[in-house]
Amino acid sequence: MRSRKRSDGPSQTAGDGETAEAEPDGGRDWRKRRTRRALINAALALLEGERSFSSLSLREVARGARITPAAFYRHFSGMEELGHALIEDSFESLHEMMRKARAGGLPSTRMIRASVKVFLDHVGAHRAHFSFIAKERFSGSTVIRVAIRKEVRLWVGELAVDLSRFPALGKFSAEDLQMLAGLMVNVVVAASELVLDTPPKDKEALTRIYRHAEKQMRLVMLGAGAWDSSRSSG
Amino acid sequence: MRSRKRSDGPSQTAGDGETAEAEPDGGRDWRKRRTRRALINAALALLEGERSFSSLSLREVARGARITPAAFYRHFSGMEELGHALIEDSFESLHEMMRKARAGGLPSTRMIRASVKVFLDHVGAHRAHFSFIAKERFSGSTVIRVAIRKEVRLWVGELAVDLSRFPALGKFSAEDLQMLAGLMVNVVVAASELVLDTPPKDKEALTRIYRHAEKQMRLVMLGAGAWDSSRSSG
DNA sequence: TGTACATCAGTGAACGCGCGTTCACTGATGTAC
DNA sequence: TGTACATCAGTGAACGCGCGTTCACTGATGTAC
Repeated sequence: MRSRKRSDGPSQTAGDGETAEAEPDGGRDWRKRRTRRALINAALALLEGERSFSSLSLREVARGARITPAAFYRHFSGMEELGHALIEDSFESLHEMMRKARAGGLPSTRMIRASVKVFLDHVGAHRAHFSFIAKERFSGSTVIRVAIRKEVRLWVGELAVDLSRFPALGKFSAEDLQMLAGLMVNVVVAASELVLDTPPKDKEALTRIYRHAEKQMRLVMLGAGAWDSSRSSG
Repeated sequence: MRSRKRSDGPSQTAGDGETAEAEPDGGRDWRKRRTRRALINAALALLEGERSFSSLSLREVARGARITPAAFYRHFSGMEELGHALIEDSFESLHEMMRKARAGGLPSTRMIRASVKVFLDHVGAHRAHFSFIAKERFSGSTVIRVAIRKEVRLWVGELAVDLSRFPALGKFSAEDLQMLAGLMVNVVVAASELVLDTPPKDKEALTRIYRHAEKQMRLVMLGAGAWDSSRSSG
């Protein structure tokens, strides 16, 4: 790449998508961030198949990013640090989706289908990220599992807050809202895992998974409607 | 005919000295089966921690069973075949539990607590087996994932049949019974995964997990009570 | 402005190590007579 | 019954390979003056 010198000073760009170069500098900083991205993307690409993170080798990832193994260490202290970067990258995608979904309005009975679709579409559109999360959720090293669990708990908590604003759920105690949110997250997580195991082209199978999850969600909502927190402690 | 030994667990290594006496044979066949067991147990022992199956080496498993790497091939053609043996071994444990649970009676509202407890106690008592299943369910090689998925589908199917005999669920279509069974399995599977990440001594945390799962199950049952299959296709 | 020096992302060779697999072998167990 | 031979689970050495990590290095980019 030729360097396009723009003396805007040292660029301090924070946002970066996969191809974002709204402010390409061509400088040393920019090149470094670019290689870091290449490493993360190389790892995600390797993980999109049936490989698990713990089975990836440092050399393999470096190869995928077209740098020598030694250069890997200019970006991460080792594979574990790369793992953390992958978690961050993956959940950023999830948070973004949550933000969008929340902007669309609170879940209600008639919104179940739409919510399930939004979420599962997002999973299908970010297979590598969610495939990584699904695999490492139980298989990863302790630190990685703990990091994922923390993010999931945060997510459940956010959903519980959203639900609390929903008048029909006024009967729910704070604890029971967490329980309900956990159940709803279970439903979409289980469906996500099926989505990840279905080829994107198999629309029919995907539709079946969507409908299944939607039904489960609706049944859960029916249960929530009949729930009475004051009786739930026995 | 299976020889029933008291301590069937994976903590056992192939130490000799006190061999069980009269019942077994001591012959070549018996010794071979014994070493095969030692290999399976060694693998399960290694998997009980945070290791995943794909990260195990053949030499490591052989070492755990106190045989040379070359002798491994007298029992399995390679690690993948050992993986299948592990699946068989793990689900045998699950089927046994299902048989016992079914003998206890069909699930009913008042039986929710007992059912959840029976299942989660079983998981806690067979950590190595269920830890293996939980990890490989999404992380394993395709053949192993497919084998696990098949077993889970069977399990959901069995549960659906059990549920169909339950008068209060007369309103359910066959498809919706599968959906409900899937949801119930989701609840206990999610809880199992929490159980596996909790030290067995932390009774308080375990109780919290049990109560949480029980509540979710009860909410699902409430939803089932209000469900109407004839309206569910829209 | 140009020059001299500093920084540092990436290189390529080297190392010791554990891996999967093969091979000829050993010696206890099993069997035919 | 004893003897001679067959079977085969397990041994131990050997192989080539990819691994993680280290090291001195290169050369483009950045900066001080």
